[in-house]
Amino acid sequence: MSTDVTVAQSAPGPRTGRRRLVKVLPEDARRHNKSLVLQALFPEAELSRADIARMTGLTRVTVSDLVGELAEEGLVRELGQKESKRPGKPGTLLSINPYARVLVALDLSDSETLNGALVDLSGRVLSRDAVTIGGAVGETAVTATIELAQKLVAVADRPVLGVGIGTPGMVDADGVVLHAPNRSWESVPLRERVAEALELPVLVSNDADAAARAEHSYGGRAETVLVVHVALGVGAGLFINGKLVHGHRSAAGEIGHVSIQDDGVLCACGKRGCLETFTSVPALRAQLDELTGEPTDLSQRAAILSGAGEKLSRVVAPLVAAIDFDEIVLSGPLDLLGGDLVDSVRENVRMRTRSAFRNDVPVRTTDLGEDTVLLGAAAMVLSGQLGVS
Amino acid sequence: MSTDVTVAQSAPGPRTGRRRLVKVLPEDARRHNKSLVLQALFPEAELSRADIARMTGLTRVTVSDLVGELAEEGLVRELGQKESKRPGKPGTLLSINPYARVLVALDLSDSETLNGALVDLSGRVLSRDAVTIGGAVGETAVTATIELAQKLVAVADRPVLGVGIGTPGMVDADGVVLHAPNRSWESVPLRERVAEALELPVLVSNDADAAARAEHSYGGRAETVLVVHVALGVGAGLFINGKLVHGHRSAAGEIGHVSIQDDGVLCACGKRGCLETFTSVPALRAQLDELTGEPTDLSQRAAILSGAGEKLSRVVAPLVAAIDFDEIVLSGPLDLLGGDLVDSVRENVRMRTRSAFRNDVPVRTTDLGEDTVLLGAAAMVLSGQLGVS
DNA sequence: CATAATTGTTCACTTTATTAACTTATTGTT
DNA sequence: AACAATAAGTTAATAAAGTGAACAATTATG
Repeated sequence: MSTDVTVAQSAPGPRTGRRRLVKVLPEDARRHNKSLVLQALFPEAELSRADIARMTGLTRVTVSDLVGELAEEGLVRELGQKESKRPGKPGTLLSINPYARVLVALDLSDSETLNGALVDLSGRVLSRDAVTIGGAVGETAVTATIELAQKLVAVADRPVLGVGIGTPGMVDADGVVLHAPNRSWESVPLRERVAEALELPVLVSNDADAAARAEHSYGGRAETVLVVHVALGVGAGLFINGKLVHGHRSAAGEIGHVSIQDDGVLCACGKRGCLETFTSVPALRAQLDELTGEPTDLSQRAAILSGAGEKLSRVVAPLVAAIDFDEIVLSGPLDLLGGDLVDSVRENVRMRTRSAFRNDVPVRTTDLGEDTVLLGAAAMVLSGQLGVS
Repeated sequence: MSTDVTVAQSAPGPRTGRRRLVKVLPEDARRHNKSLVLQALFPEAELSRADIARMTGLTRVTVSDLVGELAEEGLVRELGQKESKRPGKPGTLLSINPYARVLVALDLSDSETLNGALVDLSGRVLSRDAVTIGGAVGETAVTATIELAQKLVAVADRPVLGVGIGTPGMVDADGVVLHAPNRSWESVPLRERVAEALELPVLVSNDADAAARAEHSYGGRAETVLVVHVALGVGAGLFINGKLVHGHRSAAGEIGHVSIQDDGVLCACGKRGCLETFTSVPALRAQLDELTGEPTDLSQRAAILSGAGEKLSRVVAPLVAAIDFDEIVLSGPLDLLGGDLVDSVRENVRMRTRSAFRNDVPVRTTDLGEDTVLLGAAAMVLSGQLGVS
């Protein structure tokens, strides 16, 4: 049996013909085990050292040692004694100290406004900030991003663990935005730029990927989840076995331009009947704006949203069959996605994939409101810097 | 940056609400590094200890130590001196000794015949065997499988590393065949049964998954690949970032019963227009058998195969967009899949997903002939026992 | 022929986790 | 109240893993 293990290491090089061979040192094993202690405590748990030892399989001695280090760093604190009805010395309860560090999280997915927040280790938003860029693109958008991050860092009254950024566009493993049309970004080394300006660890990923990570860390905590992020376009983030899927050329999740109707309307990409021409926010608003508000229009509205859901399900159903997700989550404006649309997706996916030997996959809208991408950006930092997810 | 690392460990428990926390010991790190040496040598490479040290980042001292152990186990052998034009002591060339062990590989995907082979460490088939079961199902099929494995073990003139089995049906992580209709298997603990009978390590997976693994290990060696296995049904195996995707309930890859045409013919599963009603081997043969062989029928044949490819692409295109595979491979009877069918899949996937910012994904038929599943079964053993892939 | 370069090994050392034993603290029983 | 049983957390000795420094062996080059 082999088990996946995440070990923080130096940045990987390019993938050439030969597969990369990455050594593991005892010190990497220790970093992993230290993360394990944090992971055990992460879901607001209060556990004793002995509890953690049982959960991880490490000995009490080792756990004590690891907890000692984490306590010195301020990340873990003792809460007091565990009251119990059983004989034996009562354990000392431990928990993560959510105020030990803050994270800077940026959501760049809106076209007009860049949103940012200071977030504590438990995912609570401590303060918010935003800059209006009014459609600014290119270098201007980069400096606006840096300034927003700097303002948030200035507000922090605690050590900043790092900066997480969720941005539209394709992002590679080194945090380079390969292609983001609404920002006119082509191969912009966003991670490097922000890291140089702030002298902090910076992590960048696609906004849909961030949304997926948020669901994995703060939402249903599913290990294998598909998040469909409906905004200007339609993007997907895939978490499979607890890991984000980047794809061969960092283009995973780009489902907005799958053609699902050969005689559909012409899309900006040059193809016909792309998913985005049916189910993106602009496409939906345009259709709904034509309605007047009369009684008959109510069922018209339902028909439009159901139709969009049906179109989305043509893309989602094959994914469900092929990957067997724990759940499917829709994120974006809930006034559009909730109700008829999500119901239609659920029903149509069920119709296309139902089987006597597999339960229907749950399909729901996000519970994280408008902060999905922001929380995902925060979770990136937690995962990257502390190995917690 | 975090890097995936495979570490052999004891069998995982059930996935309950809480995530599993798996410790890593220095000894696991060593097992991993030892596998790294084998991985470096696996693609028929002849390398010196110093070469391996450079490739892995381990020191020459450590590599020497690991090579020493592997040599003692007979897995690695010295070939002689490396001739070079540069100054310095010439290195001692090492290679894997493909004859150090044999593997037993079984392909149970045919309905009439169970096929098996002895395979060496380089994937060469040393001898074959088969049993005709004539549609036998249930316990009879299990004992036939065990007998075939035993016959092959009896022929082996070297230590047997393990037994790999590719079988139709859904298979869970413990090698239990949850559901295989053509064998009438429901929750059959195939791995356990064979392991008890042979007292050898046994690894079981779905036939499409095995095919995917074969492409990953012996075919294009892509890290992220979709293999569509067309046989009695249509199944898919997904390798993502070098790891097989099992899915939430071991049902990943079950794409045969995605409905792609609402008014299609009724499928055995109860839905209409399932992919299998168009593109499985029986469905294709049935359509082709109606042709007489006259000139007009030649273009009819092309139309039938192209149509089947177009249907398949409706399922594959969303997967390509969502996961950004290195390549797509079709496996199964090449007289059906080659030519018009694969061309149609390639073209239709391209039509539905093409983008200015992503190259078209290569779509091809397997190079591994009829042995895809067999070689995948062998690769499972290599991966599971030696950490080589 | 001397020098530089390269391979592979030996040795002393650091890091990591383990087992065994011990201290401390609590419950339950006589 | 005394004592046994149980459990948590710590201390100390030990085993395993990889490293750097130094060295011997071997080759090309000027």
